[in-house]
Order: sequence, then structure tokens, then C-alpha cells
Amino acid sequence: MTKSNSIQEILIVEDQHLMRLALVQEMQAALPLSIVHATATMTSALEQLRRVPFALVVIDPGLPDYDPRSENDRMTVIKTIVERSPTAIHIVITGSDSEKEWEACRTMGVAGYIAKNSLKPGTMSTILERISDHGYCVGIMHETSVAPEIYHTALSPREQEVLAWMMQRPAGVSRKEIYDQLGEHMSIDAASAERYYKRAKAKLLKSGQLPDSL
Amino acid sequence: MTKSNSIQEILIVEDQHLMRLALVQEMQAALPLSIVHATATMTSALEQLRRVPFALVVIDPGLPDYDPRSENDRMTVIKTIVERSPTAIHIVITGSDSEKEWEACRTMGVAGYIAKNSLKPGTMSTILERISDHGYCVGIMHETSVAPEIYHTALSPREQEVLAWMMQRPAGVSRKEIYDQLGEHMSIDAASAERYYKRAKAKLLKSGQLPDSL
DNA sequence: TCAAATAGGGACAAGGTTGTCACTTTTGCG
DNA sequence: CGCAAAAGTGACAACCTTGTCCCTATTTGA
Repeated sequence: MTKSNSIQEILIVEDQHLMRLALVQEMQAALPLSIVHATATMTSALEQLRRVPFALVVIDPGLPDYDPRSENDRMTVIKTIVERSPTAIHIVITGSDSEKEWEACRTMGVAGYIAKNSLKPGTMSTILERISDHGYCVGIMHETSVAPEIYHTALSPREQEVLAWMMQRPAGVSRKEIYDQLGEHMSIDAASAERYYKRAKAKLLKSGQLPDSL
Repeated sequence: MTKSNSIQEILIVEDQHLMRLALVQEMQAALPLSIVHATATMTSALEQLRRVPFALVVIDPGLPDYDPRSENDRMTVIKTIVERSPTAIHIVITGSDSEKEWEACRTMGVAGYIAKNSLKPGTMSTILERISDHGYCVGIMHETSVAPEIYHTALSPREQEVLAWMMQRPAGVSRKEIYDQLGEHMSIDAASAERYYKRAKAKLLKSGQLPDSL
């Protein structure tokens, strides 16, 4: 009687700890009502698939005991998992993507094929939307953001974000315009965004870490 | 006059957004006084190296415009970055590690060589310690934790952590012993750890998500 | 030169997290 | 049965984050 409610169960199969954690967080942000399971090996993944009726499975084909360079091994991983969870939606997230591999995945029912270096924080909900709208979603656009990022320990997430936007401000754009954009982007008052920027600067000043672009 | 204080500047070169963010967080946790810069491309990295005197540089050799499978390209990336930051400590973090590559890295002055799937959250401080103690640190131990993880959105980080420990409790070990371990691990009262566990269970009960191992 | 933009603050309510304390109810089991 | 160990709750202070409101100097630019 413990299960049988309508909460979605999600499985993430990824061998790199940090990436696994990041994927979990992205999923939780995109589907706040879900329970996210995560595992690092094929055997453990199959074990989980046997026990739990997952609605969504995320697969990284580069697992231990399988050669990530062997197209054969990679497809074996994907195929095995897809076969053992026929009712689930499948998303492949890979470090080395190829058009050919996506074709192969599609024929076996995979809905999403995303390159790791095109997967940005906060994008997961868009991916899921596209899958439910068009039936599939491919993300292989290597647009590689050029702007370097700076992170200060003393700042809260909001302050970080506001500062990041401000530092990317193109010449000739007033700060006020950025505040407006920010306000709209995170649906708060533009004045509040301004306040965040000022608090961020104050903190950096106090801790003696004001960057060149102050 | 803006810089010239003793705050450490760190550069992270990694093309996968999520991994880059994760590495930033690990670094911030290990070195709370640092300023962490992060970038995704070689050109941007070289730009940063020219501007800022970094004390520590983290490199993922698999960058855009370089073939991650070509040993030659990988070493070019590493060599170029090391040469342009002679005074910094260098750590290579790679998705596909090899003993041979580590040898090559060592001869050019790289201090750390860590496989991505052996890099666990919270390990960064240990890595840095070992580097400062022994001069180098290699992490290629593929111990692949077997235990599947479960993440519930409703729980706070502490509650997550306590629950994770409890779910890995070997048969025959009393909960109390786990509380003690936890208390020591996160330097709080064992009784508080107990309280966390209980609150976590209460939350899961209320939201109807109690797992099988209740 | 006068208005708009920028810089620098103080204060506050609402809500979540962390770490404690004290108290009640259920179990297990000799 | 009876009692100790284990499990389940309520409350709370300290702290941080978020989003607001309001106030005053200084700089800039049309």
C-alpha cells in the first residue's frame, strides 16, 4: 500500500557522481513533485527497474564495465535499459554525441538525446516540454557561451545571478535596463533586482573582493 | 589597487555546464575564501590566464574544437594551459582517464589527475590536502558505490543526508549507532541527527512518499 | 543646469534551515 | 507482564534568503 499514488518516479543512470547529483537537481527543479532515484552501475540500474515502475529514465551510456568509445557497448546499455522499462520515457544524456547515435536511439524509442555540453542549468523543463509536445527533443547545439563566469562564496544565489547578468552587460546599455530584464526574468520587482545588485557589491567590498568590472 | 589581497583565485576550465557548476561548488566548499572563475572554451581560458594570476587551475581536456579521443589534442590543451600559468597548481579532471596520460601530465608539472567518476562530492578538500602534503594526487579508483540513491524534493539537504545514511544501514546495526556516526560526521549532536531522521520521515509520510525501507 | 541615473545605505516581514530541548507513544523481549 | 530501548511529536531560538519599501548623496548627460 506504500506506493500506488500518482507521484512520478524518475531514474537517473550516470556514473559520474557530480554529474549524477547535478542531473538529480535539474530534474527536481523541473518536476518538483517527483521522486528521483539515481544509480551508477548497470546492475544496480536493472535492479531498480525491476522494483520500481519508472515514468522517466535518464541514461548516460558511458557506464563502468562498458567502453564509452565502443558504439556497440553504448547501444547495448541503452537498449537493455529501454527494453526493461517499456512504459517509460527515455532520455539519453551523453558526453560524446553523434547524429548517427541519435538515429539509432530513435529507432528504439528514445525520446530525448542531449549532449552534456549543451545541457544548461534550468533547461530540463524545456526539454520535457518539447518531448511532450513533439514526441522528441535533441540538443546538440554547441553554442559554447563565451562569457567567463565568476563565483563568490559570500554571495547568495540571487546575488550571484544578478551580478552575473550585470557583468555581461554590453557597453552602452544602462544598468536600469538590466534591472528591468532581471525583474522580468525572475518575476520580481526591478527595484528589488537593483537592491540585490547593491547588496552584492556591498558584500564584495566588505570582504575585499571587488572585481575589475565594479 | 582592487586586487593584491591574499584571496586565492581559481580557474575551472570545463565545457559541460552542469559539471562546471558542480566543480565550482566543490571548490567553494573546499576553499571558502576563494574566488572561482569558470569558463568553457580554450580561447576564453587563455584570455583569463592572461588577465588574472590564478593560484589553482582545474582542467578538463575535452574542450570544444579539440577531439577528446585524440591523445594529442588532450595533451595540447593541458600543455598550453600549464605553460601559460607556470606558478599555479594544476589539476586535470577527466572523463576518460588512463595511467599513461597521468604519466604524461606529471612530467609537465600537473599535480592532480582525477577521474570524473571517482570524484565524489566533498572530496575536493582531501585532494587539495594530498597535493600539499605529497605534491600530487591521483584518483582513478573506480569503486562505484552500489547503493542506489533516492532524492525527495520535500526534504532539506540535512534531512536528505541523514536519510541517505540511514538507508545504507547494514542489517544488524541499530539506528542509534548511525545517529552517533552522523553526529560525528557533521559535528552535531547525535540526538539532533535523530531528530532530522524523524522529521524527514514525517515529511515523507505527510506527502505520501514513504519508501519501502521505512 | 536640472533631471535622470548611479551609488550607498537601513529596515522589515515571511519563510526555510539548523541545531536543541523536552515529552509521549510504541515496540521488543526477557 | 513490565520495562527499557526505540520511535514519533511539538516547540523554539538563531540564522540566512527573498522580496519590498524608503532614504540620501554623487555623477552624468542632454
